[in-house]
Amino acid sequence: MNVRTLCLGILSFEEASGYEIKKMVEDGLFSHFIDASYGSIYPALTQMLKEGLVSVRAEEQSGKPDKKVYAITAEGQRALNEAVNVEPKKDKYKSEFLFQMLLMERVSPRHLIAAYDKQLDELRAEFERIGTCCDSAQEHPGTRFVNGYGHAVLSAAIAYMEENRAGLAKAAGDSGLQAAE
Amino acid sequence: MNVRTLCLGILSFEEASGYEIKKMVEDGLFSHFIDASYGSIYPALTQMLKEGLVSVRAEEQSGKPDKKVYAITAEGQRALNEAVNVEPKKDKYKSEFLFQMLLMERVSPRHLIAAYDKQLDELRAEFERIGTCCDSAQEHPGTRFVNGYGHAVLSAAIAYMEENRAGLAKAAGDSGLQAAE
DNA sequence: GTGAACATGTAACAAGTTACATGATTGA
DNA sequence: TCAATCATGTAACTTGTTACATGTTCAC
Repeated sequence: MNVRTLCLGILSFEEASGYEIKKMVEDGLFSHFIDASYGSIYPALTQMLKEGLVSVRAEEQSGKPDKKVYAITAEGQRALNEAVNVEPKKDKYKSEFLFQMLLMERVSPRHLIAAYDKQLDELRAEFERIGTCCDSAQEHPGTRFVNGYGHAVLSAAIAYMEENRAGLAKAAGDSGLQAAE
Repeated sequence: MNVRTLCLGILSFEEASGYEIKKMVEDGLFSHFIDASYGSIYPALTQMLKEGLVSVRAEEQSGKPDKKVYAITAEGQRALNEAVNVEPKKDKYKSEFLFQMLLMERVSPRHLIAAYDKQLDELRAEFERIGTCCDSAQEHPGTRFVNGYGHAVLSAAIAYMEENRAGLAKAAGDSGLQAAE
């Protein structure tokens, strides 16, 4: 799936500017299984506008710069339906954190514990993010399913990380004797 | 993290050929949080050989083509230690499946259920993969931690998917009336 | 007056994937 | 003999990121 389809999908929920789309993939509903930067979102919107998949409307804002609000068109709806009615590619999960944990003997206790706590913080932040948007979308089945999935997976990850926090500090202390600082 | 570091990390466990490294990231210990193709592994090994981070040895095999077995050198060990003693980047999880679920009203029941069952199969396969390599590496703390993490997260995902399988079939049937087939 | 958030956009660059190219051996 | 697995490698291509470029308004 590409950034184009992602933008169409977001716009099918509500109209938004490029900036707002970025915010949504960063810390909204979509954040935990999707990614996109300004450098890919803006060109995608411009291109889709040319192709008639989205429309724009300039919106003046008091106290803020103007924004271009994009909306999905009928043709965009068709394109989105087509893009979504395919066999999805396999999930991809990349974790430098787990790679570091795998090689923990090589990591200094300081780095290891910092990485561990940072990871836990991120998982908790993501978990809370889901909690906050969950209520407002209770009735929408897609949102409910995805939030429930995230909730299940994240709470399992957090629980595991919390259970093993103490043991890690010990292991880090032990292996730290050989690790490069 | 790049493919170079990934290869060094794998070679720090045991020597291997490019082909074997690919197998490991495909369905070994590393498969669930890492990715790499031949097109990136082979060039990385060649380059690191030039730089002295790995060494090669040609191994003749009866009944199979010869292979080039790579091993990490002392300099490679240093490079790996350095690469691993940094703040890890945030995890990245990309899921077309969850994107499809989010937009489930647009997906035909046929596609939706196929995608769902495929996802469940993949999660189960990954879960079993962990189970099989778990025993042999019981004592290694890094392996144990990572396997435990995968175990916790995957069983939560599988449980959630199984719980919601029946409800989905119903929802798919309902929304299928409007969805494009 | 300075940093943060809001807002849009481009171009160079990085990184890795896909497809191509080749070839041995085994088992059905 | 044909598909599958083992085995290595390259080059074109995709895709998206990072960094750059610019400008507003608000709050401290």
